Amino acid sequence: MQSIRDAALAELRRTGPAELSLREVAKVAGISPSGLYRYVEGRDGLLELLVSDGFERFGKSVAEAIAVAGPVFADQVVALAESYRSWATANPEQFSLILGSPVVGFNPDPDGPTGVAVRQFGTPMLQVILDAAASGQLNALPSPLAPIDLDPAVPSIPAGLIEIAMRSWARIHGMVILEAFGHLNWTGQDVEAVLRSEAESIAATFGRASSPRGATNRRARGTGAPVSNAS
Amino acid sequence: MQSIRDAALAELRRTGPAELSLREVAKVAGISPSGLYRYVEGRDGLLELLVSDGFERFGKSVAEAIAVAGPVFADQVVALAESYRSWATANPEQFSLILGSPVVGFNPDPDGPTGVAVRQFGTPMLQVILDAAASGQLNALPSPLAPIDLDPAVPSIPAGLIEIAMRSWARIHGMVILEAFGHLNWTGQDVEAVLRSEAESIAATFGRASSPRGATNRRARGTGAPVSNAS
DNA sequence: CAGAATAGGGGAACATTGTTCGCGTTGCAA
DNA sequence: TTGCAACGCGAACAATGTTCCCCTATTCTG
Repeated sequence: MQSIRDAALAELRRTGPAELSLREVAKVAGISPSGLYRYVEGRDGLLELLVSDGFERFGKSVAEAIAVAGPVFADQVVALAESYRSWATANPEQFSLILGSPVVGFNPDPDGPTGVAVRQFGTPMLQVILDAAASGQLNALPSPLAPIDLDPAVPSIPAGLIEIAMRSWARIHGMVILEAFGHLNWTGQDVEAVLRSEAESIAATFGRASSPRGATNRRARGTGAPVSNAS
Repeated sequence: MQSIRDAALAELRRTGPAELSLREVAKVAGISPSGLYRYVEGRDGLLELLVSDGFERFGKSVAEAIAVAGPVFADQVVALAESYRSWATANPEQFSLILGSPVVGFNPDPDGPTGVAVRQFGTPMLQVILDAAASGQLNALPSPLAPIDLDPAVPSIPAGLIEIAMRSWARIHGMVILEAFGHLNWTGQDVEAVLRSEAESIAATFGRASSPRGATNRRARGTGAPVSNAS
């Protein structure tokens, strides 16, 4: 079963999502095409395997980067952006598979492995916003606070925080996906540097300035507000 | 030839990019599968047809919206964002085809129909930045002005303006593509409203405040700096 | 311990796809 | 009339996803 996942990943990296051949995966895994159906529900099952695996590894990579960034909101945003881009450029096919064009007939049920992987992927990024809000590192919320129920397991989240999360995510994701799909080649710019300044701009937009003296960049580490106890 | 394009578009909207069948397109176009090869270089040729057509229509739609927005930078940015999202949500399959996951073996030559359509798509959006800079509606450029040669036909563009264009585009594109691919469903938010506030934030980030009295929103029309003569 | 049930795996077959080849037909120009 | 080019079609081929049936171990049950 693990060998199937490995073979599928290897084939994905070799040919891309559209050309992924079930027969080739079977050959690499050392099994017959029909034998694959004992473990995986056809070609769509193979793709679902890769999707859930991708969300899991992507989420884990980003979560670790956030964890080591420390308690300061701005540092966490920069770490999030850099690790987001780093994983996307290191795993372009899988990034394209999980966050690129959606396959039309593919709607994973929320309780399946893909559904839980997606939530595990989004939670750490949302947590950055929640922690910053809890520790008073955010500006006044621009929107009314009508809470929404995101998940029955977690308490409601104010809509203003959701909006901040959306706008922050979109800014990072937009830059990364444009680069990953080759739409920034014409610029000739250092996308990593641009993304870093964009991340600092995100922190400046939504965060309360932590170092009142410094003008723009150099921010002392460890001087931020205390972090909440959430994981 | 036009009927082939129409049939391909209809099939694309019916099934999506991955399942687009050359044989079905031929059937809809009233021709035999092999007969299609007289006009189109196989399946990849069909996709290229749809890609270039998409860039052309998308670019035209956005350019018109910018044109009617008037000379004020902030108004142009809002119009750009709204028309961008509007076209993407109205043509999800084609948007996914042209700006979603790239096909691995598909590298259109810059002089082909796709190449010119891509440039026609990007030019009006870049022109918004150039016009604003020429009419003094932009803040001081944050980056050194080492110019880059984007296209031998047009004069060099300062790198600082390129960076502004990248960051503005990424913010709009990120929000739109996240929504188009269904990754914002969980938020339960009005994405159009969020995108509008994001567009206003973009204008505030890079633009010089035009109405010194108003705090955030209400901006008088027609009071901006004069616009340049560029198309 | 004998027998049955079950999981794991394989081969043949089928429908469908993209693609090529060669054969006709039509229209036009020399 | 004769050539020629464009247009179109059907047959054929390789490759794909998928299903069906068969075979072999292993394991559970009486």
